[in-house]
Amino acid sequence: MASTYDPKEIEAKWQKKWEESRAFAAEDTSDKPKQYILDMFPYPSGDGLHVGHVEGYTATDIYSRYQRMRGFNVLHPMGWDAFGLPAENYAIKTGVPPQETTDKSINNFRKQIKALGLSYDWDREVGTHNPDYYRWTQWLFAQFFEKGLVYKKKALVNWDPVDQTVLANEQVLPDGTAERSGAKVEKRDLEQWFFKITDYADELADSLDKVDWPESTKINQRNWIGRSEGAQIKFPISNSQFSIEVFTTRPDTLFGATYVVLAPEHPLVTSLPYENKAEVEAYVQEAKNKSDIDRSAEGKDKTGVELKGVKAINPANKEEVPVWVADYVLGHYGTGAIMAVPAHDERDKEFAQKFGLAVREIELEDPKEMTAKVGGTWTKQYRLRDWLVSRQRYWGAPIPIVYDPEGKAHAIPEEHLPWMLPTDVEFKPTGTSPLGQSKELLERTERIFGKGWKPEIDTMDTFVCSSWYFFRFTDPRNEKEFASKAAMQQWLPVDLYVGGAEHTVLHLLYARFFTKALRDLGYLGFDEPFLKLRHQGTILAEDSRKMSKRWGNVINPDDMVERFGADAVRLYEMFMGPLEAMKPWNTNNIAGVRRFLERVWRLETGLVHDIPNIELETLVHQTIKKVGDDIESLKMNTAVSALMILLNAFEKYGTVPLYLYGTFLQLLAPFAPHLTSELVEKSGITLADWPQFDPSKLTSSSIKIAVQVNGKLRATVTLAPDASEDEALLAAREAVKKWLTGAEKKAVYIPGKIVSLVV
RNA sequence: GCCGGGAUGGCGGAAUUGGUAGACGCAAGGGACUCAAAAUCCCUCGAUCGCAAGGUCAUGAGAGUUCGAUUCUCUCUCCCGGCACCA
Repeated sequence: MASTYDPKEIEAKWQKKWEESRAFAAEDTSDKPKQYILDMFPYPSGDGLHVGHVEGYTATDIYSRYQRMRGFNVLHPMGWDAFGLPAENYAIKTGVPPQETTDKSINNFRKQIKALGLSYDWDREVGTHNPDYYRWTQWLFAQFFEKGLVYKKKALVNWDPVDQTVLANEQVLPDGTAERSGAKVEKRDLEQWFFKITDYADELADSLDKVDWPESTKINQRNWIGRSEGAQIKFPISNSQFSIEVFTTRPDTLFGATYVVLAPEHPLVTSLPYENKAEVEAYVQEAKNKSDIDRSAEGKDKTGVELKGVKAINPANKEEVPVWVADYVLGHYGTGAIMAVPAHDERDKEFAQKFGLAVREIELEDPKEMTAKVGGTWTKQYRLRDWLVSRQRYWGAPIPIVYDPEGKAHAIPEEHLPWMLPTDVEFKPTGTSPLGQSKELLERTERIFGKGWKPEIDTMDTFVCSSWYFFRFTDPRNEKEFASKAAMQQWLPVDLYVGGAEHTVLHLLYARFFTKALRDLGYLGFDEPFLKLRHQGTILAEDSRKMSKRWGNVINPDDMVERFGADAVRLYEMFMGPLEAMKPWNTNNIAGVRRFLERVWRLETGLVHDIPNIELETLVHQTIKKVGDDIESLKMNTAVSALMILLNAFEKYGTVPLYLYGTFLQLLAPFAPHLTSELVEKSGITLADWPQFDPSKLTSSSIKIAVQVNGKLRATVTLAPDASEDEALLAAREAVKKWLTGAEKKAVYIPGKIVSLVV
């Protein structure tokens, strides 16, 4: 082949062909077995695609192309998680409406993704900001509302003073700053909409056992749900009808409970008959002004106040113990009250030492027996709290609720959906939703529902939109349902899901909640949406720091495609290392895989009349097995390496027989689809499905065996793979004669691997 | 503090899960081709001793189990992720 490898030309050519032939359209009716292979859909940011996106998308693309070659009917869709703050913040700065910015970014993303030759079914593209999508987000909200899975309550919530909105607990970092804006989160008492995710806490923790996910991701989710088992035990108050119910995981230490502590928020703090009212009220007020983070940041310096004149009775030994209020006890966990066992709990011990309370060493009891003896109940508690979904921002799906003149909330009936996001608003945040300024929204509400009716003006957390998009991909143009039962039956659950590990507790937990809730509403017949999950690791800059505009070390995938071609970029990102690992970018290495592709392009092929080269044939069969196994376990780095080894062998051999060449192109096709398509066309070979290996051709006629003497490698011998122990030992002893200085004490032969002699 | 996961040449990484450590690639050095350069091709490439054959050491540190340990066990150091006054 005299022509030079010109990726620009051949990539454009094949991308056009694929697009025109709708080469990757999933078949809704097919006899073939299905595979639903999904990427976490991106937020279409103005910065464009990131090399990290490319890594995950290439991995699933290789997997998808491989499964198609194996005869599967593959659903591999792409869409846009398009609502969100960056576009809105940009609108505040520039006045350009978010719709415009978002669509522009989407067009850019789509173009970038297509330039990589990723095999998505573009007929199924969805964007969460489109009315024909958010109509169903709203419909689902309304369904949940009717079934009691959505409720409104006044609560102390996280307020982001920069983005001017409330946030879910999951969006606040451990240091008390907002995940998105970095602002220090404040507490506000506001009336907000919540999804009752806690109804599913137990199942969300338990059914993780059913899925093939990274163990660490499962553990992180279980930690977030934070189930703990223990007892609820009543401590009656002396001379009164009251009793304090505590939650403890250690009922075995009940004899050591020397005082009881109520959280400042506990209802009994206002009703118990204690003497120091003023002092207690002042303390409670002070605690209320602190955020959870302040309460824990102050750490071990514990504060509290005793309820004077009130005593609780330890039900185990009938002892009267003091009752305190202290903010180290949290109102929203357990019963908001604890029995303090200073001898067995560090926190109680510090508190007892500070305030001079009794510390008593005791013998432990059996926890369940003790619980039963004192009439307690064995229960479970969760750290997980309900999911706050209201946002006081513009660029999101409007919450489909209207209020009647009495202020009662009603779900907007289906015939009025989509409940359109109004456009007659200013984007500047004022602490209440921009939708509140819309005349059109108010008029629309009164026109449809009547005078005095008012619209809800908050929008939904964007995580609501992304909690069900994988359902929509199965039936994206359905105007009657969020997806038909038949389509969901055909495609779901998702067989492989790939995305960043940063979504461990947010998106993945919410999507699982939606799945379980919709199952219980009768729409689905399965429990878990994502059967197999893998994460792609962060790609660092060439200087091993995080890529950031601030450091000026961001690698733009477009530049790389321009310089090296899409096939080289794809192959390089796969060759970098394990998918899940954090690894630095290296532009020299991408030049290396480009060299590999050039060598493939130049490979000499022809009809070879010699008898087949057995060694080469063996290597081809080994490579078929290796590449297939590696793709299935997403070890693309070692698959690429195996292909390189095969190419090296081909070059050494000389003119490559066409039948072996065709197999090689098939193996390379999922990784470098443009180059291989072009070479297949040029060479005039016809390719069938994914090649099969012949198990009888996997081992060569002779193998090298290591020989150790006293644990040290001394020689290698060449043997038949099925050599007997006697043959092997004979050959080994001969090879290491000079090391066998005394009587042989032991001989070990592991066929195919090693001979170990001890003297 | 608790729970996960890591640490292998100058660099990215490989090692069939206890069986020849460093595959594959990058970088580097030497050579061929060329007037020259690029591209391409060939050779070397963990450290150390040796002219060589070959020896010795070596997978974060230290111990242990084993004929044999990057892999298993224990202790420690550092890095990454999650949780953290959740009773």
